[in-house]
Amino acid sequence: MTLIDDQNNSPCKDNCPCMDYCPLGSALSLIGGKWKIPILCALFQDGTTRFNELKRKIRGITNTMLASSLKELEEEGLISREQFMEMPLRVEYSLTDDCRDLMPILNQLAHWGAQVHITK
Amino acid sequence: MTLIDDQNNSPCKDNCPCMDYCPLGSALSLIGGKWKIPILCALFQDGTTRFNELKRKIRGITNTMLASSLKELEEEGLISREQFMEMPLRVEYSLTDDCRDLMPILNQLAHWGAQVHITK
DNA sequence: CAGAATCCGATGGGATACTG
DNA sequence: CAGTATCCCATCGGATTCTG
Repeated sequence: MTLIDDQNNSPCKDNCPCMDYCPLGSALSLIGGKWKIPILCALFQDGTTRFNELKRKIRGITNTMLASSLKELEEEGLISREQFMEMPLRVEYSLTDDCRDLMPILNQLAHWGAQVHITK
Repeated sequence: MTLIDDQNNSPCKDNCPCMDYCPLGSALSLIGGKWKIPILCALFQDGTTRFNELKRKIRGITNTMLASSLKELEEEGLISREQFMEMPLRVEYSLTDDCRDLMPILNQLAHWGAQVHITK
């Protein structure tokens, strides 16, 4: 496993670029794809949310993509799914604690993105 | 433009998920793709580096992908390219200041990635 | 309501060969 | 040495339809 270097603040260390296991690459892959960030942002801002409510809020997303993205995020441990045995069916999604730890970092990334954007 | 919310530490704000301009999405797109992180890590750790030297260090990358990734990174303002009119040709790549600002954030992301990895 | 199934086009990335 | 040009394939994402 490629360790993280706190000495020089490099994302990885030693034999980086990431020849075996790269924690940075794996972290980025968790939030990759077209719709995961919008989903996480929606859940972070509004808290627990139902499927169709998410679909309304995230403009342009289809059933297929919302369902598959939610399933991936759940498998990755970033969101949790709770299903209520009612009729009509109700399913609620929310962020996990792991994902809540991630949000401040993404916020810094957003700040950086806004910064480099205006300087060009 | 979607502003950044420092109050609740959300990556974006208001009408997020990111309907018009999303600084987080744009930041992530800058470092997306298969080879950009390895390239940035290599340049961060070893400093100014030549084309073929990068190719040797980043195992598995092809001429095509290295060249296109470097070109994109340069257009995005993350690396700078300096060409020396010698024979044989010499071209050196290095990180820009903008990109150096990014590395500590990526380091946090790597830490987070390592953390969630071991807890599962 | 909350999805799954299917199909299909676009994009990303690799292999190989060539060039100033 | 530092790339380009071509071709090819796999994966991603969208549209549509269907279901417990």
